[in-house]
Amino acid sequence: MASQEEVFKKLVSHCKEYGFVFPSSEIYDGLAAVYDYGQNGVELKNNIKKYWWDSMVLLHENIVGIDAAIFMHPTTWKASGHVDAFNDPLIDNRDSKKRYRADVLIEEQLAKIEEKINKEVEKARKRFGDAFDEQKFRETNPRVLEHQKHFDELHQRYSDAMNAMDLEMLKQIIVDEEIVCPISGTRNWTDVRQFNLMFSTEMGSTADGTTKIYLRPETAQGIFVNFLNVQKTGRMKIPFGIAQIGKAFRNEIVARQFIFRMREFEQMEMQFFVRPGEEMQWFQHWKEFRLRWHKALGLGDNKYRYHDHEKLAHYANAATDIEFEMPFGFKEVEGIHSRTNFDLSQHAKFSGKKIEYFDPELNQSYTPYVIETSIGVDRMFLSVLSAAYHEEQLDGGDSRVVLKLPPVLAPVKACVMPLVKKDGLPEKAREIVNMLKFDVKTTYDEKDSIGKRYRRQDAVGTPFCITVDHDTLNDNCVTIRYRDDMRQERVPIESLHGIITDAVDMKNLLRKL
RNA sequence: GCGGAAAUAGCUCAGUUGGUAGAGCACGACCUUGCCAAGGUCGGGGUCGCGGGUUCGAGUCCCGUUUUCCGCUCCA
Repeated sequence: MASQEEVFKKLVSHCKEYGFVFPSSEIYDGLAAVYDYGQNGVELKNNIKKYWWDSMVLLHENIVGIDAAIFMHPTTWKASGHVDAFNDPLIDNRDSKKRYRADVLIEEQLAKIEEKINKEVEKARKRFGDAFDEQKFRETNPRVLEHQKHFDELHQRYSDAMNAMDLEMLKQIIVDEEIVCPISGTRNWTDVRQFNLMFSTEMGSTADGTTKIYLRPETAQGIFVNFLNVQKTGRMKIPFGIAQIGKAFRNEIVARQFIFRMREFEQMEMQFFVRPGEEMQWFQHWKEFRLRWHKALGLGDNKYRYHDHEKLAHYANAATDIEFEMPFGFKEVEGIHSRTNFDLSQHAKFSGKKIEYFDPELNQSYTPYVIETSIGVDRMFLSVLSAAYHEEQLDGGDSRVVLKLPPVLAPVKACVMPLVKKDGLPEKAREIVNMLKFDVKTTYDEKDSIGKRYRRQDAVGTPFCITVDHDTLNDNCVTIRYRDDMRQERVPIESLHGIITDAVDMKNLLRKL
């Protein structure tokens, strides 16, 4: 594991050194958990997004895309449950330095009281045997009654406190109940504090006319609120999907591990609307399709696994993650969720609008069920890079760092180099660049020895290097050098375009799906 | 947010008991070589994360702060 952490650190350095990822506003010491993509990073990221978009929107006639705004009406987040769920009351124990959710601590206390009651009941059941009347016992036994009274009072206070989000009252309950930290066993608690995981800002310029609005914590809601717009104007028939790529924002308490968890991140989401009752088969379908999409990149089938959720979010009736083996372990890259009709129903309820679909085949209206596929662009970026990063020992004691990126994703596809920068070789090389540049990102390099230039291209993952030598001027052939095995081949200049565009053609990847 | 560690050139780092900064690589120009990096000459680049304090003098000692890493915690 130690060496894996080393690899991760090297990867982070490599990202900065070769223009993939920079810390945000670095000249001002950076901004925690915010990163910028550099000249190579943005190309790689765009290629990932294109692969996703094409595989979803281009390949499926029943999936269309949208681009919703980041700002949304504040009620959106009440309907979605984010206002409640993203406002956890937290409390720290000063001795163990552990942080807990205050509501969870109190709920555990409630569970303990219930357990005490159940114990009394079971004891009595054993004692009285068949003659035992549980109902009567519960209503008359003084110890049970006492516990029950305690439970009811606590439950009432707890509900009141949560409804009003009264942090002081929550703290007081924890104090009154003498709840101890499970680790330290002490009651040395901090105050209860609230961490709002949604970023907020104000819309409107006058002091009294402003509205508090949030930066979206997920892109999905932009799709749900546009369900009817897209369905009606696109004449979409269920089952159909709406896809979107966009930024989302979460004020994570702790955001770490480089671009794996950032405060500003990008999602690629597709919400697939289906008939109620058919959601599980579509869940299965998208689960399989999405894994196939990942594996088609050829980063290594053994680097992926499913992780089925046992504890489901409030809106879901099935959920699985596709995890990728990062340098710091298997981590979630994509989630596939069966979201039921929760979101559309909630928006119908909060907006007062009828959000339903009339199914001509069934001759009835219903609120569609939703299967969501949601992948983090930045996490995908990190998984591609960490799989591609190789440090190789070469014959003769040399070593090289090479990014074995799938050619279709590589930021630069080809680099053309004159063997020497004289005798008309640079001019010939420029001609080749000008020939290729309309179809693939092509660079030119004439500085330093040829070997050194190859290594530079290896470091950014350029799959093809093309070298112009003196013979080229006579025979119109060049040396093409392949990144992964460093093999060299003499080919006619006119064949270059075909060789390279074929190797980096998105179509060839999409056909595997 | 808590605890621990760290922050010196683009990168990796050195910097003695406090005496106003170095190396290698990288970068630029020129020369040389010419198919798998690290030849030669010259050059650019750092107010040592930031702000205070102690001192005649702080990269070095003290306090605060920011950022990063590790461990908790959180994670739709």
